[in-house]
Amino acid sequence: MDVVSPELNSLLPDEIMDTEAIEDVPHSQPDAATVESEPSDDTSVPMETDTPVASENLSLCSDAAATEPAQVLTTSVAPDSTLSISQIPVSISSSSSPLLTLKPALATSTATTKTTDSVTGTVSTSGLQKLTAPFTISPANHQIILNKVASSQATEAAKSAGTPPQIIKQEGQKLLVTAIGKSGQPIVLQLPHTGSKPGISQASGDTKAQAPQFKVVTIGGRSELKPVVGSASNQVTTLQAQQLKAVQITKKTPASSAAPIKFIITKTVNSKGLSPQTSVPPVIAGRVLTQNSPVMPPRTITLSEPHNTTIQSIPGKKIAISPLKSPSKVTVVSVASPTSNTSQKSVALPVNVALGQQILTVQQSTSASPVKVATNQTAAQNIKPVQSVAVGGVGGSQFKTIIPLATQPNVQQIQVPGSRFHYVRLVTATTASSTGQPSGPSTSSIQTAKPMVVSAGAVRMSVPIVPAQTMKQVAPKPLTSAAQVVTTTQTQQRLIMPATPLPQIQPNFTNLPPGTVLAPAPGGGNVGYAVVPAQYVTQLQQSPFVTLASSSGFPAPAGIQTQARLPLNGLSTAETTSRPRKPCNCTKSQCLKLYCDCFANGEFCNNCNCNNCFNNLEHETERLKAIKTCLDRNPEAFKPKIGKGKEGESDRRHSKGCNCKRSGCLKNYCECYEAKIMCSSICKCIGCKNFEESPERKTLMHLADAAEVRVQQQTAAKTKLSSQISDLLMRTTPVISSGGGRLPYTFVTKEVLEATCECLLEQAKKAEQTHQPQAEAERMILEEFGHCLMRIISSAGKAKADCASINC
DNA sequence: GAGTTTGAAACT
DNA sequence: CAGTTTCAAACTC
Repeated sequence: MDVVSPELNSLLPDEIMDTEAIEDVPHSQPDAATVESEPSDDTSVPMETDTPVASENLSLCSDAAATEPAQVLTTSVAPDSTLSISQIPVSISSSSSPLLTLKPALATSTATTKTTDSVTGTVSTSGLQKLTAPFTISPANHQIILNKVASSQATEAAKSAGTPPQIIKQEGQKLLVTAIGKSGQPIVLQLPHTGSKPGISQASGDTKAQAPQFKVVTIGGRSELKPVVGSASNQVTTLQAQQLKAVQITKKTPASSAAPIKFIITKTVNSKGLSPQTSVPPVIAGRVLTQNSPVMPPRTITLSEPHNTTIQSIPGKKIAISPLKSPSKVTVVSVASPTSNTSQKSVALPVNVALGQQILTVQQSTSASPVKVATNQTAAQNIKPVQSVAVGGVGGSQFKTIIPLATQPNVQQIQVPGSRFHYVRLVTATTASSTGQPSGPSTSSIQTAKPMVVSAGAVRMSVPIVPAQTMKQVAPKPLTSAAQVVTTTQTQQRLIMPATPLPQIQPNFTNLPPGTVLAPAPGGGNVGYAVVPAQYVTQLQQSPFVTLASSSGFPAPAGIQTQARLPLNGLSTAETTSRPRKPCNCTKSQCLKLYCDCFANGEFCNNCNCNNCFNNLEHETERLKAIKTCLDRNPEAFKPKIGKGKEGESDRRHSKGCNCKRSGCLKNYCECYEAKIMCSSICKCIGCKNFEESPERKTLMHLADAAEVRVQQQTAAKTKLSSQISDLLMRTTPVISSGGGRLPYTFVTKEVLEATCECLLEQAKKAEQTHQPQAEAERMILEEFGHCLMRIISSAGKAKADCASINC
């Protein structure tokens, strides 16, 4: 699971995740491929980082793409497919502070893709306004052309915000994607002139038309930073108060011929004009990193990989995303360097990434931007193969996301049960969000929460991420540390239910499951809502944290942090997490009714035994309808049934009360009993025995306690026995080689046995020859046997001593 | 594991 | 709101 911490989000410039004008965001973007050119004064739309992901995208999972996922970002593209924007969710956000944002799921087929295929789509560039630009991906020449439609509107927002207008010349900006695939030809992402015609995918040849500024996108692990970067920086020098942001997707260099991919996007961005005091010390995972001075010397982010070490000396902001090649891990490293307005600085991030890990590195040089480093890793998650088909049309492929985050971004981890992907969604939300966890200390200054207007379609990024089985996080360390373990602290946990373009459906937000967060539908442009059940984050967090270790023996993190968990149904987060929910077995309800515990708890089905399950992101529409239906029927439907009583936590009681008739409320049929609470006056049960003084209940409790004690004892006994057995094996097994702990019986070899028998026979013969009585003969034989045993034992002891001496 | 029981949810 | 049906979990064998 790949998650970008809120701190990381905060690091990212506002232009990416600006959510101020969410309300004004029109929800009309049915066709992502359609290029939109909005008026320059339209500042309503924050960055659109998420391209619409229609369900049709499932078809995109071509064999070629699945087997050899394109490494550009996260979306696999069929070799011969022409993709719409929804299919190639690459978003470039350029606004008042032109931040180049790559949609998490940009994909190009690699080995098997046809070289002649090109993919067209739109790239939305937005700061305070949403701008979309068509782009063309041409695998043949490995060029991605981004046509920026409107670039100057962003300045309006900056002006309104009191920030200096953006001077960036976005015309002709190019994104150079270098070293993609085998050919090594750069992919050029071009932001054409403002006047250029939007909406039409341009041929790759157009990329050379203008290039006042370059955005360098390097794909391929082996690729080196192109000179273009230098030119880009040079270009930046002419732009005052601009910051250079680079998005780098680094792919671990495979030993095979598979094309290593690095994706480096460098873009000049205006400094937001934030006051210096707003700068936040470097933070990793919500922790404040040591910051020497407000003005730090230029630093370099270094991402060390087993075979490829990329040193980013490019000043500015950089986002490095590891290639998709890595099967199961995604690492997100966000680095931001606190800098003054006048200087562009980069932060060295000596983070070594273990083999197979993917790294997303975000470096910011914005003076106002807090410096943060966050790293997340995720491993593949076990998911039903059947359900693994294509969320977002990329079944079998892996998603990655570069998550550009606004000043008040919220990263939402979305676990898609039944899907191989994890989603990360960025939604804006108010700081008053009940479910939001307090951000790290360093991020407080940037917690300029803006009221989230759900209906407006908050900025969101939905990124199916590498199949994550375990989410790994490492503890933050100062940037100066040679060996760094960075931990992403999930400061805000939000849950997003599968969103669907159903603007007409607006569930009762106040009654959504705890921790629920609404967000725009993933593919619906600005329509629909993404409602994430509270469990979602918890499910993600249940995954063990993994150390981000370098290939060069990067030390494991000594301290592993666990993320805060959302309370569920009145139970503490620890309870909910320590006791995984049982998988449901729904057969007819499609897991879209409250019969289904998963659905009722606001969870996606995960590892369940249900049939025809719709409780997943693949059926967002149905699920959202079902949620609405349930809320219409009972606004309290998703509220915890077991709430705290007025007197306090000890007085937990069922919100509705049970209605038992036969169970006496002493079986798990009774919801009160199941919740281990007494029935109350609001219960309508008959023959209730679930009250404090009930002898039956006491008996049951005693029995239950006794049973529990027995279970514990048995468990302890088993553990002890197992330990003893293993200990015994440990003692005896290695002895053979060393002889140190060899037991005497091991010396009773065949030869020894034969010799012993001969001795005994000899003794028997001797007794017979001397005509000893039988009793005496037996005595003699037994005596001889004793002697033999003594010799064996003596020999064993001697051998042991000898061996010990030899070892010494 | 199959069948039964149970009560909440859904439906009328 | 009450009665009935549906449903999935709990339970029993």
